[in-house]
Amino acid sequence: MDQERRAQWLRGVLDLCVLALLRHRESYGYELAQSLNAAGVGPIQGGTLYPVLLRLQRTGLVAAQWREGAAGPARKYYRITPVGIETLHRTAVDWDAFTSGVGVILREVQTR
Amino acid sequence: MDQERRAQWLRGVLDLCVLALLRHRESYGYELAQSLNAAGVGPIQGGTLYPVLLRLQRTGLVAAQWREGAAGPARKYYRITPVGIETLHRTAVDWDAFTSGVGVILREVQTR
DNA sequence: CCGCCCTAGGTTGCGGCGCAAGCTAGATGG
DNA sequence: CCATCTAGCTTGCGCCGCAACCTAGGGCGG
Repeated sequence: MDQERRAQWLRGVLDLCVLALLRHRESYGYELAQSLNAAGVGPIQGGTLYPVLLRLQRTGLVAAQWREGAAGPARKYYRITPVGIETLHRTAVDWDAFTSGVGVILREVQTR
Repeated sequence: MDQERRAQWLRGVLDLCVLALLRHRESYGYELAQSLNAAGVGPIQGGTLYPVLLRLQRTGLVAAQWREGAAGPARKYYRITPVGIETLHRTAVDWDAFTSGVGVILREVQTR
């Protein structure tokens, strides 16, 4: 897949994906990057993910907490807030509406 | 819907939508803007659409032709090229894969 | 005749954000 | 002792939608 275009597509969805991953269980940056990659979103660079997490934290959609790891460096665990959950739900609905709108236009182009 | 976020989403999909609209029938900027709005993608500003059309023209995905209108200013008609059709098909498949990947992550968030 | 609105095209500057590249620092292993 | 992995963070670049603004033709009301 065209890498440059995927970057465009990630814009404005990546924070949603992070929120969705934090929906049920808290996590930290490094693990989130692995989860996103495993989910097929693609490899997310540190320089991409950490600013996202900082933005989410500053806007109050997630709460962060430093925790000492048994091995390795300390981890910064992120937990979704009620505001984050509400935002996630609302925006996910918008995303669905948008993609279905685009889908209507692109529909006959491909063999689904 | 959050306007800022919709702008992010439009990024990297708008040119695809334009190509898809030109798939069967040539058109011009102003009409394309109305078609996009009618299709539910949202109102597209001139300062957004015309640079898109120029990019598509420069990269050879569409061909342009000035034509005198019976009334009003002259129109610049755009027609999709074979390269444009091929690009449209290929990228539409990628888009489908990407949205379905994101969908997996967001799935349980909403009531579909 | 002048002002206003619609059509139709275009340019410019701003801002958001993913990314490449580079940094610190702890633990592990050759 | 240095390489590698884990874990976090910062900086500069580039893309692109958007607001704002401009040109220009035609129709209509005052």
